[in-house]
Amino acid sequence: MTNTLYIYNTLSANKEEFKPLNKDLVGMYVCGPTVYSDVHLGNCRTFISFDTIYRYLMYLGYKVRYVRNITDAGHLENDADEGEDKISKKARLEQLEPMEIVQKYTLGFHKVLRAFNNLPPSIEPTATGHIIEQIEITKKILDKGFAYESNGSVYFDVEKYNQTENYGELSGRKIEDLISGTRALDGQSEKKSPLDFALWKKASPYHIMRWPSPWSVGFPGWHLECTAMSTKYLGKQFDIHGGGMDLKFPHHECEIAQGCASTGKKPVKYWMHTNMLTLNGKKMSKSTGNTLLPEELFSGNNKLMDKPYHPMVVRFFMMQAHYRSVLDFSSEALNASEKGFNKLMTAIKDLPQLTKSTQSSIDVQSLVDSFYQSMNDDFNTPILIAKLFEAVKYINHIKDGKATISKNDFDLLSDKITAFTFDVLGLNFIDKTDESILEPLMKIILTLRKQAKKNKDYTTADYIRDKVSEAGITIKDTREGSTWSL
RNA sequence: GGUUACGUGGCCGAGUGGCUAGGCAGUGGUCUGCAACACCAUCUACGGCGGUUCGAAUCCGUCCGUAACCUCCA
Repeated sequence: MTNTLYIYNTLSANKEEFKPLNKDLVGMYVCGPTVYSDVHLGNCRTFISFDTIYRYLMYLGYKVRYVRNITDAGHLENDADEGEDKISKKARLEQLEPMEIVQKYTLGFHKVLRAFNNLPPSIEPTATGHIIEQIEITKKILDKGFAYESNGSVYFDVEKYNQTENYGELSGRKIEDLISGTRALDGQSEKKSPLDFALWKKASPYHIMRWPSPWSVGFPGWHLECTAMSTKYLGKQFDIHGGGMDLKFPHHECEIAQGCASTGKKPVKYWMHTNMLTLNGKKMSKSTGNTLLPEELFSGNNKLMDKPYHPMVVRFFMMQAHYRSVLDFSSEALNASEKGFNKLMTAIKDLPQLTKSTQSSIDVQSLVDSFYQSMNDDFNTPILIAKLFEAVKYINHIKDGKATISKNDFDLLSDKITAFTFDVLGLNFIDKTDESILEPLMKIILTLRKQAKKNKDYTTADYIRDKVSEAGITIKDTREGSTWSL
Protein backbone atom coordinates (compact mmCIF):
# COMPACT_ATOMS: atom_id res chain seq x y z
CA MET A 1 0.00 0.00 0.00
CA THR A 2 1.07 3.56 -0.45
CA ASN A 3 2.26 5.18 2.71
CA THR A 4 2.82 8.87 2.60
CA LEU A 5 3.86 10.08 6.00
CA TYR A 6 3.29 13.69 6.95
CA ILE A 7 5.25 15.30 9.76
CA TYR A 8 4.63 18.67 11.35
CA ASN A 9 7.85 20.59 10.95
CA THR A 10 8.35 23.36 13.48
CA LEU A 11 10.65 25.09 11.02
CA SER A 12 7.86 25.68 8.47
CA ALA A 13 4.98 25.48 10.96
CA ASN A 14 3.32 23.06 8.54
CA LYS A 15 2.79 19.40 7.93
CA GLU A 16 5.26 18.25 5.30
CA GLU A 17 5.60 15.04 3.38
CA PHE A 18 8.36 13.01 4.96
CA LYS A 19 11.20 12.27 2.56
CA PRO A 20 14.37 11.00 4.21
CA LEU A 21 17.67 12.44 2.99
CA ASN A 22 18.81 8.89 2.23
CA LYS A 23 16.17 6.55 0.88
CA ASP A 24 14.97 4.09 3.56
CA LEU A 25 17.47 5.35 6.14
CA VAL A 26 16.35 7.77 8.82
CA GLY A 27 18.54 9.69 11.24
CA MET A 28 16.76 10.92 14.35
CA TYR A 29 18.20 12.85 17.26
CA VAL A 30 16.29 13.57 20.46
CA CYS A 31 17.55 15.74 23.30
CA GLY A 32 17.84 13.54 26.37
CA PRO A 33 17.75 14.42 30.05
CA THR A 34 20.20 16.17 32.30
CA VAL A 35 20.91 13.48 34.87
CA TYR A 36 21.06 15.41 38.13
CA SER A 37 17.70 14.29 39.55
CA ASP A 38 14.90 11.79 38.95
CA VAL A 39 13.05 12.04 35.65
CA HIS A 40 9.51 13.20 36.14
CA LEU A 41 6.47 12.30 34.05
CA GLY A 42 6.77 15.38 31.91
CA ASN A 43 10.21 14.25 30.77
CA CYS A 44 8.82 10.79 30.16
CA ARG A 45 6.09 12.07 27.88
CA THR A 46 8.60 13.38 25.38
CA PHE A 47 10.57 10.16 25.33
CA ILE A 48 7.44 8.04 25.06
CA SER A 49 6.22 10.18 22.16
CA PHE A 50 9.49 9.78 20.31
CA ASP A 51 9.56 6.09 21.12
CA THR A 52 6.26 5.75 19.29
CA ILE A 53 7.58 7.81 16.39
CA TYR A 54 10.68 5.59 16.29
CA ARG A 55 8.52 2.48 16.37
CA TYR A 56 6.23 3.64 13.57
CA LEU A 57 9.13 4.63 11.31
CA MET A 58 10.56 1.17 11.77
CA TYR A 59 7.17 -0.41 11.20
CA LEU A 60 6.98 1.40 7.87
CA GLY A 61 10.23 -0.31 6.97
CA TYR A 62 12.75 2.46 7.55
CA LYS A 63 16.11 1.65 9.01
CA VAL A 64 16.33 4.20 11.79
CA ARG A 65 19.38 5.38 13.68
CA TYR A 66 17.95 6.92 16.82
CA VAL A 67 20.39 8.94 18.90
CA ARG A 68 19.45 10.31 22.29
CA ASN A 69 22.04 11.94 24.48
CA ILE A 70 22.63 11.95 28.19
CA THR A 71 23.63 15.37 29.50
CA ASP A 72 26.12 14.53 32.18
CA ALA A 73 28.35 17.58 32.03
CA GLY A 74 27.38 20.15 34.58
CA HIS A 75 25.75 23.25 33.24
CA LEU A 76 25.24 26.45 35.12
CA GLU A 77 22.01 27.07 36.94
CA ASN A 78 21.65 30.47 35.37
CA ASP A 79 23.11 32.64 32.71
CA ALA A 80 25.40 34.57 34.97
CA ASP A 81 29.14 34.12 34.68
CA GLU A 82 29.55 32.85 38.19
CA GLY A 83 27.52 30.08 39.64
CA GLU A 84 27.37 26.45 40.42
CA ASP A 85 26.48 23.75 37.96
CA LYS A 86 23.57 21.45 38.69
CA ILE A 87 25.46 18.20 38.87
CA SER A 88 28.20 19.59 41.10
CA LYS A 89 25.62 21.14 43.36
CA LYS A 90 23.76 17.87 43.70
CA ALA A 91 27.07 16.06 44.28
CA ARG A 92 27.91 18.40 47.12
CA LEU A 93 24.45 18.07 48.65
CA GLU A 94 24.53 14.28 48.50
CA GLN A 95 28.27 14.06 49.25
CA LEU A 96 29.00 12.08 46.12
CA GLU A 97 31.31 12.32 43.14
CA PRO A 98 29.61 14.10 40.24
CA MET A 99 29.90 10.91 38.22
CA GLU A 100 28.11 8.99 40.97
CA ILE A 101 25.22 11.39 40.56
CA VAL A 102 25.30 10.86 36.82
CA GLN A 103 25.37 7.08 37.18
CA LYS A 104 22.58 7.00 39.73
CA TYR A 105 20.14 9.06 37.72
CA THR A 106 21.07 7.52 34.39
CA LEU A 107 20.20 4.09 35.78
CA GLY A 108 16.97 5.46 37.20
CA PHE A 109 16.12 7.03 33.86
CA HIS A 110 16.61 3.76 32.03
CA LYS A 111 14.59 1.85 34.57
CA VAL A 112 11.62 4.17 34.22
CA LEU A 113 11.68 4.13 30.44
CA ARG A 114 11.86 0.35 30.46
CA ALA A 115 8.75 0.29 32.64
CA PHE A 116 7.02 2.35 29.96
CA ASN A 117 8.14 -0.25 27.42
CA ASN A 118 10.34 2.21 25.53
CA LEU A 119 12.85 0.73 23.13
CA PRO A 120 16.41 1.84 23.82
CA PRO A 121 17.83 4.26 21.25
CA SER A 122 20.44 3.03 18.78
CA ILE A 123 23.10 5.20 20.36
CA GLU A 124 22.99 6.96 23.72
CA PRO A 125 26.08 9.16 23.85
CA THR A 126 27.15 11.27 26.79
CA ALA A 127 28.32 14.86 26.79
CA THR A 128 31.42 14.10 28.83
CA GLY A 129 32.39 11.41 26.32
CA HIS A 130 32.48 14.02 23.57
CA ILE A 131 34.48 16.88 25.01
CA ILE A 132 37.07 16.62 22.23
CA GLU A 133 34.40 16.84 19.53
CA GLN A 134 32.93 19.88 21.25
CA ILE A 135 36.31 21.59 21.38
CA GLU A 136 36.81 20.83 17.68
CA ILE A 137 33.48 22.42 16.77
CA THR A 138 34.30 25.46 18.87
CA LYS A 139 37.59 25.80 16.95
CA LYS A 140 35.76 25.57 13.64
CA ILE A 141 33.25 28.22 14.64
CA LEU A 142 36.08 30.47 15.82
CA ASP A 143 37.91 29.92 12.51
CA LYS A 144 34.87 30.93 10.53
CA GLY A 145 34.55 34.08 12.58
CA PHE A 146 31.25 33.34 14.25
CA ALA A 147 32.66 33.22 17.76
CA TYR A 148 35.11 35.14 19.91
CA GLU A 149 37.22 34.41 22.93
CA SER A 150 36.76 36.46 26.03
CA ASN A 151 38.66 35.91 29.25
CA GLY A 152 39.14 32.18 28.66
CA SER A 153 35.57 31.60 27.54
CA VAL A 154 34.32 31.37 23.96
CA TYR A 155 31.02 32.88 22.92
CA PHE A 156 28.95 32.50 19.79
CA ASP A 157 28.48 35.84 18.04
CA VAL A 158 24.76 35.88 17.39
CA GLU A 159 24.63 39.26 15.67
CA LYS A 160 27.44 38.34 13.32
CA TYR A 161 25.67 35.11 12.45
CA ASN A 162 22.43 36.95 11.89
CA GLN A 163 24.04 39.11 9.20
CA THR A 164 24.10 36.17 6.82
CA GLU A 165 21.74 33.71 8.44
CA ASN A 166 18.46 33.93 10.27
CA TYR A 167 18.81 33.52 14.01
CA GLY A 168 15.29 32.88 15.26
CA GLU A 169 13.99 30.99 12.24
CA LEU A 170 12.86 28.04 14.35
CA SER A 171 11.11 29.86 17.15
CA GLY A 172 9.83 32.73 15.06
CA ARG A 173 11.81 35.34 16.91
CA LYS A 174 13.39 38.47 15.60
CA ILE A 175 16.78 39.48 16.85
CA GLU A 176 15.69 43.08 17.51
CA ASP A 177 12.84 41.90 19.72
CA LEU A 178 15.20 39.62 21.57
CA ILE A 179 17.64 42.41 22.28
CA SER A 180 14.96 44.80 23.47
CA GLY A 181 13.44 42.11 25.65
CA THR A 182 16.66 41.20 27.38
CA ARG A 183 17.24 42.30 30.88
CA ALA A 184 20.72 43.38 31.79
CA LEU A 185 22.11 40.70 34.05
CA ASP A 186 25.05 41.21 36.35
CA GLY A 187 28.37 39.86 35.27
CA GLN A 188 27.63 39.63 31.59
CA SER A 189 30.47 41.91 30.66
CA GLU A 190 32.38 39.10 28.94
CA LYS A 191 29.81 38.93 26.21
CA LYS A 192 29.52 41.41 23.37
CA SER A 193 25.77 40.99 23.38
CA PRO A 194 23.38 39.44 25.87
CA LEU A 195 22.15 37.16 23.07
CA ASP A 196 25.53 35.53 22.67
CA PHE A 197 25.80 32.09 24.20
CA ALA A 198 28.73 30.12 25.51
CA LEU A 199 30.52 27.50 23.45
CA TRP A 200 33.18 27.09 26.11
CA LYS A 201 33.15 28.37 29.68
CA LYS A 202 36.19 28.92 31.82
CA ALA A 203 35.68 27.06 35.09
CA SER A 204 35.49 29.02 38.28
CA PRO A 205 37.78 27.75 41.07
CA TYR A 206 35.04 25.66 42.68
CA HIS A 207 33.62 24.19 39.49
CA ILE A 208 34.27 20.46 39.82
CA MET A 209 33.66 19.20 36.30
CA ARG A 210 36.40 20.66 34.11
CA TRP A 211 38.51 19.79 31.11
CA PRO A 212 41.54 21.39 29.45
CA SER A 213 41.06 23.31 26.21
CA PRO A 214 43.03 25.79 24.10
CA TRP A 215 41.25 28.64 25.88
CA SER A 216 41.05 27.59 29.52
CA VAL A 217 40.36 24.76 31.87
CA GLY A 218 36.62 24.74 31.69
CA PHE A 219 33.55 23.04 30.34
CA PRO A 220 31.46 23.13 27.16
CA GLY A 221 28.37 25.25 26.66
CA TRP A 222 25.06 23.47 27.02
CA HIS A 223 23.96 23.78 23.39
CA LEU A 224 27.18 22.42 21.99
CA GLU A 225 26.94 18.80 23.05
CA CYS A 226 23.90 18.11 20.89
CA THR A 227 25.59 19.64 17.85
CA ALA A 228 28.72 17.58 18.49
CA MET A 229 26.95 14.28 19.00
CA SER A 230 24.33 14.65 16.29
CA THR A 231 27.00 15.62 13.75
CA LYS A 232 29.24 12.76 14.79
CA TYR A 233 26.62 10.01 14.58
CA LEU A 234 24.14 11.33 12.03
CA GLY A 235 26.18 13.63 9.84
CA LYS A 236 26.16 17.33 9.04
CA GLN A 237 22.58 17.01 7.92
CA PHE A 238 20.03 14.55 9.20
CA ASP A 239 16.29 13.96 9.05
CA ILE A 240 14.60 14.45 12.40
CA HIS A 241 15.57 16.38 15.49
CA GLY A 242 13.19 16.25 18.40
CA GLY A 243 12.73 17.44 21.91
CA GLY A 244 10.31 19.16 24.23
CA MET A 245 8.71 22.46 23.28
CA ASP A 246 10.65 24.18 26.01
CA LEU A 247 13.89 23.44 24.18
CA LYS A 248 12.81 25.20 21.00
CA PHE A 249 14.31 28.43 22.23
CA PRO A 250 17.10 28.97 22.90
CA HIS A 251 18.52 25.44 22.81
CA HIS A 252 17.48 24.30 19.34
CA GLU A 253 17.87 27.73 17.84
CA CYS A 254 21.46 27.68 19.05
CA GLU A 255 21.98 24.21 17.64
CA ILE A 256 20.96 25.42 14.20
CA ALA A 257 23.33 28.36 14.52
CA GLN A 258 26.23 26.16 15.67
CA GLY A 259 25.66 23.58 12.97
CA CYS A 260 25.32 26.17 10.28
CA ALA A 261 28.31 28.18 11.47
CA SER A 262 30.59 25.14 11.69
CA THR A 263 29.56 23.19 8.58
CA GLY A 264 27.85 25.79 6.42
CA LYS A 265 24.76 23.61 6.29
CA LYS A 266 21.44 23.64 8.09
CA PRO A 267 21.70 20.55 10.26
CA VAL A 268 18.10 19.33 10.43
CA LYS A 269 15.36 18.72 7.87
CA TYR A 270 12.40 18.13 10.21
CA TRP A 271 12.23 19.69 13.66
CA MET A 272 9.68 18.04 15.93
CA HIS A 273 8.55 19.33 19.31
CA THR A 274 6.42 17.59 21.87
CA ASN A 275 4.12 19.59 24.08
CA MET A 276 4.14 19.84 27.83
CA LEU A 277 2.54 17.55 30.35
CA THR A 278 0.75 19.64 32.92
CA LEU A 279 -0.24 19.05 36.49
CA ASN A 280 -2.97 21.24 37.92
CA GLY A 281 -2.92 23.12 34.63
CA LYS A 282 0.73 24.08 34.98
CA LYS A 283 3.79 22.71 33.27
CA MET A 284 5.58 19.94 35.12
CA SER A 285 8.96 21.31 35.96
CA LYS A 286 11.86 20.33 38.10
CA SER A 287 12.73 23.87 39.01
CA THR A 288 9.26 24.83 40.23
CA GLY A 289 8.66 21.53 41.98
CA ASN A 290 5.38 20.95 40.18
CA THR A 291 6.23 17.35 39.45
CA LEU A 292 5.08 13.81 39.82
CA LEU A 293 7.58 10.97 39.69
CA PRO A 294 6.79 7.81 37.75
CA GLU A 295 7.48 5.62 40.80
CA GLU A 296 5.02 7.65 42.83
CA LEU A 297 2.39 7.10 40.18
CA PHE A 298 3.06 3.37 39.79
CA SER A 299 3.00 2.77 43.54
CA GLY A 300 0.13 5.10 44.34
CA ASN A 301 2.40 6.68 46.91
CA ASN A 302 1.45 10.31 46.25
CA LYS A 303 -1.10 12.85 47.35
CA LEU A 304 -2.39 13.76 43.91
CA MET A 305 -3.83 10.51 42.61
CA ASP A 306 -6.54 8.23 44.01
CA LYS A 307 -4.73 5.00 43.32
CA PRO A 308 -1.71 3.46 41.60
CA TYR A 309 -1.58 3.24 37.81
CA HIS A 310 0.30 0.70 35.77
CA PRO A 311 2.92 2.13 33.37
CA MET A 312 1.00 0.68 30.42
CA VAL A 313 -2.12 2.56 31.48
CA VAL A 314 -0.10 5.76 31.72
CA ARG A 315 1.40 5.16 28.29
CA PHE A 316 -2.07 4.51 26.86
CA PHE A 317 -3.30 7.71 28.49
CA MET A 318 -0.50 9.67 26.85
CA MET A 319 -1.22 8.07 23.49
CA GLN A 320 -4.82 9.26 23.72
CA ALA A 321 -3.58 12.81 23.29
CA HIS A 322 -1.64 14.12 20.31
CA TYR A 323 2.03 14.75 21.01
CA ARG A 324 1.73 18.43 20.06
CA SER A 325 -1.12 19.14 22.50
CA VAL A 326 -0.78 20.02 26.14
CA LEU A 327 -1.95 17.11 28.24
CA ASP A 328 -3.20 17.52 31.78
CA PHE A 329 -2.70 14.82 34.35
CA SER A 330 -5.49 13.83 36.71
CA SER A 331 -6.84 10.79 38.47
CA GLU A 332 -10.16 11.16 36.74
CA ALA A 333 -8.55 11.10 33.31
CA LEU A 334 -6.29 8.19 34.24
CA ASN A 335 -9.25 6.16 35.49
CA ALA A 336 -11.01 6.65 32.18
CA SER A 337 -7.91 5.51 30.31
CA GLU A 338 -7.48 2.49 32.52
CA LYS A 339 -10.93 1.21 31.62
CA GLY A 340 -10.43 1.93 27.96
CA PHE A 341 -7.06 0.20 28.01
CA ASN A 342 -8.56 -2.92 29.58
CA LYS A 343 -11.34 -2.93 27.01
CA LEU A 344 -8.83 -2.89 24.17
CA MET A 345 -6.69 -5.60 25.73
CA THR A 346 -9.69 -7.84 26.42
CA ALA A 347 -10.76 -7.63 22.79
CA ILE A 348 -7.26 -8.55 21.60
CA LYS A 349 -7.20 -11.52 23.95
CA ASP A 350 -10.57 -12.65 22.55
CA LEU A 351 -9.28 -12.46 18.99
CA PRO A 352 -8.12 -16.11 18.58
CA GLN A 353 -11.51 -17.47 19.64
CA LEU A 354 -13.51 -15.68 16.95
CA THR A 355 -15.57 -17.75 14.53
CA LYS A 356 -14.57 -17.32 10.89
CA SER A 357 -17.24 -17.11 8.21
CA THR A 358 -17.21 -17.08 4.44
CA GLN A 359 -17.84 -13.34 4.31
CA SER A 360 -17.05 -10.27 6.36
CA SER A 361 -19.88 -7.98 7.32
CA ILE A 362 -17.67 -4.87 7.25
CA ASP A 363 -14.85 -3.62 5.05
CA VAL A 364 -11.88 -4.83 7.08
CA GLN A 365 -9.30 -3.58 4.61
CA SER A 366 -10.46 0.01 4.88
CA LEU A 367 -10.52 -0.23 8.67
CA VAL A 368 -6.92 -1.43 8.60
CA ASP A 369 -6.02 1.31 6.12
CA SER A 370 -7.38 3.84 8.60
CA PHE A 371 -4.78 2.67 11.14
CA TYR A 372 -2.07 3.71 8.72
CA GLN A 373 -3.83 6.93 7.75
CA SER A 374 -4.05 8.02 11.38
CA MET A 375 -0.35 7.52 11.99
CA ASN A 376 0.62 8.96 8.62
CA ASP A 377 -1.06 12.20 9.63
CA ASP A 378 1.72 13.42 11.91
CA PHE A 379 1.59 10.39 14.19
CA ASN A 380 -1.99 10.96 15.27
CA THR A 381 -2.20 8.34 18.00
CA PRO A 382 -5.59 9.48 19.40
CA ILE A 383 -7.20 8.84 16.02
CA LEU A 384 -5.43 5.51 15.77
CA ILE A 385 -6.85 4.56 19.16
CA ALA A 386 -10.34 5.63 18.07
CA LYS A 387 -9.95 3.35 15.03
CA LEU A 388 -8.71 0.53 17.23
CA PHE A 389 -11.86 0.91 19.29
CA GLU A 390 -13.87 0.58 16.09
CA ALA A 391 -12.11 -2.74 15.63
CA VAL A 392 -12.89 -3.63 19.26
CA LYS A 393 -16.57 -3.02 18.67
CA TYR A 394 -16.43 -5.18 15.54
CA ILE A 395 -14.67 -7.99 17.42
CA ASN A 396 -17.33 -7.89 20.15
CA HIS A 397 -20.06 -7.95 17.53
CA ILE A 398 -18.54 -11.05 15.95
CA LYS A 399 -18.40 -12.65 19.38
CA ASP A 400 -22.09 -11.93 19.86
CA GLY A 401 -22.95 -13.28 16.42
CA LYS A 402 -24.00 -9.84 15.22
CA ALA A 403 -21.21 -9.59 12.64
CA THR A 404 -19.04 -11.93 10.60
CA ILE A 405 -15.45 -12.10 9.45
CA SER A 406 -13.78 -14.15 6.71
CA LYS A 407 -10.61 -16.14 7.26
CA ASN A 408 -8.52 -13.75 5.17
CA ASP A 409 -9.90 -10.68 6.88
CA PHE A 410 -9.40 -12.32 10.25
CA ASP A 411 -5.71 -12.87 9.49
CA LEU A 412 -5.37 -9.29 8.30
CA LEU A 413 -7.16 -7.78 11.27
CA SER A 414 -5.31 -9.92 13.83
CA ASP A 415 -1.99 -9.03 12.32
CA LYS A 416 -2.64 -5.30 12.12
CA ILE A 417 -4.44 -4.76 15.40
CA THR A 418 -1.65 -6.47 17.30
CA ALA A 419 1.04 -4.71 15.27
CA PHE A 420 -0.40 -1.26 15.88
CA THR A 421 -1.21 -1.88 19.53
CA PHE A 422 2.02 -3.59 20.55
CA ASP A 423 4.67 -2.73 17.96
CA VAL A 424 3.64 0.83 17.12
CA LEU A 425 1.94 2.19 20.24
CA GLY A 426 4.32 0.15 22.39
CA LEU A 427 1.58 -1.16 24.67
CA ASN A 428 1.58 -4.55 26.27
CA PHE A 429 -0.60 -6.80 28.36
CA ILE A 430 -0.31 -6.10 32.03
CA ASP A 431 1.49 -8.98 33.66
CA LYS A 432 -0.74 -9.86 36.58
CA THR A 433 1.79 -12.21 38.14
CA ASP A 434 4.20 -9.64 39.47
CA GLU A 435 4.56 -8.93 43.15
CA SER A 436 2.43 -5.81 43.07
CA ILE A 437 -0.63 -7.99 42.63
CA LEU A 438 0.60 -10.63 45.07
CA GLU A 439 0.88 -8.16 47.91
CA PRO A 440 -2.85 -7.34 48.27
CA LEU A 441 -3.70 -10.95 47.46
CA MET A 442 -1.55 -12.34 50.25
CA LYS A 443 -3.00 -9.81 52.62
CA ILE A 444 -6.44 -11.29 52.00
CA ILE A 445 -5.20 -14.86 52.36
CA LEU A 446 -3.45 -14.07 55.62
CA THR A 447 -6.55 -12.35 56.94
CA LEU A 448 -8.69 -15.41 56.16
CA ARG A 449 -6.11 -17.67 57.82
CA LYS A 450 -6.01 -15.43 60.87
CA GLN A 451 -9.81 -15.78 61.10
CA ALA A 452 -9.53 -19.55 60.82
CA LYS A 453 -6.90 -19.71 63.57
CA LYS A 454 -9.03 -17.49 65.76
CA ASN A 455 -11.91 -19.93 65.29
CA LYS A 456 -9.51 -22.78 66.09
CA ASP A 457 -10.18 -24.09 62.58
CA TYR A 458 -6.63 -25.38 62.18
CA THR A 459 -7.59 -27.65 59.29
CA THR A 460 -8.33 -24.60 57.15
CA ALA A 461 -5.32 -22.69 58.49
CA ASP A 462 -2.98 -25.56 57.65
CA TYR A 463 -4.66 -26.12 54.29
CA ILE A 464 -3.96 -22.49 53.39
CA ARG A 465 -0.33 -22.69 54.52
CA ASP A 466 0.31 -25.96 52.67
CA LYS A 467 -1.33 -24.94 49.41
CA VAL A 468 0.35 -21.55 49.40
CA SER A 469 3.65 -23.28 50.05
CA GLU A 470 3.04 -25.54 47.05
CA ALA A 471 2.64 -22.37 45.00
CA GLY A 472 6.09 -21.29 46.13
CA ILE A 473 5.17 -18.87 48.91
CA THR A 474 6.25 -19.39 52.48
CA ILE A 475 4.07 -18.25 55.35
CA LYS A 476 5.79 -17.63 58.67
CA ASP A 477 3.89 -17.21 61.94
CA THR A 478 5.54 -14.76 64.29
CA ARG A 479 4.54 -13.14 67.53
CA GLU A 480 3.54 -9.98 65.64
CA GLY A 481 1.47 -11.91 63.10
CA SER A 482 2.05 -13.77 59.87
CA THR A 483 4.41 -12.77 57.09
CA TRP A 484 5.02 -14.20 53.65
CA SER A 485 7.89 -14.44 51.22
CA LEU A 486 8.55 -15.94 47.83
C1' G B 1 5.74 43.86 27.89
C1' G B 2 7.25 40.73 23.28
C1' U B 3 6.55 35.89 20.64
C1' U B 4 3.59 31.45 19.92
C1' A B 5 -0.30 28.25 20.83
C1' C B 6 -5.00 27.02 22.74
C1' G B 7 -10.35 27.62 24.56
C1' U B 8 -15.04 21.40 21.98
C1' G B 9 -20.55 18.02 25.59
C1' G B 10 -20.28 16.01 33.25
C1' C B 11 -14.59 14.68 32.55
C1' C B 12 -10.42 13.54 29.13
C1' G B 13 -9.50 14.35 24.14
C1' A B 14 -9.44 14.23 18.15
C1' G B 15 -11.03 16.47 13.79
C1' U B 16 -13.27 19.54 10.28
C1' G B 17 -16.37 24.80 5.70
C1' G B 18 -22.18 21.02 4.80
C1' C B 19 -21.55 13.83 6.21
C1' U B 20 -21.10 9.67 13.86
C1' A B 21 -14.35 11.02 16.33
C1' G B 22 -13.07 7.90 20.39
C1' G B 23 -12.61 6.75 25.71
C1' C B 24 -14.73 7.50 30.69
C1' A B 25 -19.05 8.89 33.40
C1' G B 26 -24.69 9.04 33.03
C1' U B 27 -29.22 6.50 31.22
C1' G B 28 -31.75 1.96 29.27
C1' G B 29 -30.84 -3.24 28.35
C1' U B 30 -28.18 -8.48 28.06
C1' C B 31 -25.52 -11.61 31.32
C1' U B 32 -25.46 -12.97 36.70
C1' G B 33 -27.62 -16.51 43.18
C1' C B 34 -26.52 -11.06 44.54
C1' A B 35 -22.91 -7.64 43.03
C1' A B 36 -18.83 -6.41 40.16
C1' C B 37 -16.68 -7.30 35.40
C1' A B 38 -17.93 -7.81 30.32
C1' C B 39 -21.16 -6.80 26.19
C1' C B 40 -25.21 -3.97 23.39
C1' A B 41 -27.91 0.68 22.71
C1' U B 42 -28.15 5.89 23.79
C1' C B 43 -28.32 11.72 25.51
C1' U B 44 -25.61 16.43 26.27
C1' A B 45 -20.74 20.34 22.17
C1' C B 46 -17.75 23.32 19.76
C1' G B 47 -15.52 30.74 25.02
C1' G B 48 -18.45 35.91 23.97
C1' C B 49 -19.62 39.38 20.00
C1' G B 50 -19.34 40.82 14.94
C1' G B 51 -18.05 39.58 9.65
C1' U B 52 -17.16 36.38 4.95
C1' U B 53 -20.34 32.34 2.87
C1' C B 54 -26.03 29.20 0.12
C1' G B 55 -23.98 27.13 4.76
C1' A B 56 -18.95 27.88 10.13
C1' A B 57 -17.77 24.92 15.75
C1' U B 58 -14.24 24.90 11.31
C1' C B 59 -12.10 31.08 7.56
C1' C B 60 -11.45 36.62 9.15
C1' G B 61 -11.77 40.52 12.96
C1' U B 62 -12.39 41.65 17.95
C1' C B 63 -13.05 40.85 23.16
C1' C B 64 -12.49 37.57 27.35
C1' G B 65 -9.76 33.48 29.46
C1' U B 66 -5.62 29.82 29.78
C1' A B 67 -0.77 28.00 28.78
C1' A B 68 4.32 27.79 26.89
C1' C B 69 8.74 30.49 25.53
C1' C B 70 11.60 35.17 26.21
C1' U B 71 16.68 32.47 32.67
C1' C B 72 18.05 26.13 33.60
C1' C B 73 13.99 22.78 32.15
C1' A B 74 11.32 17.11 27.98
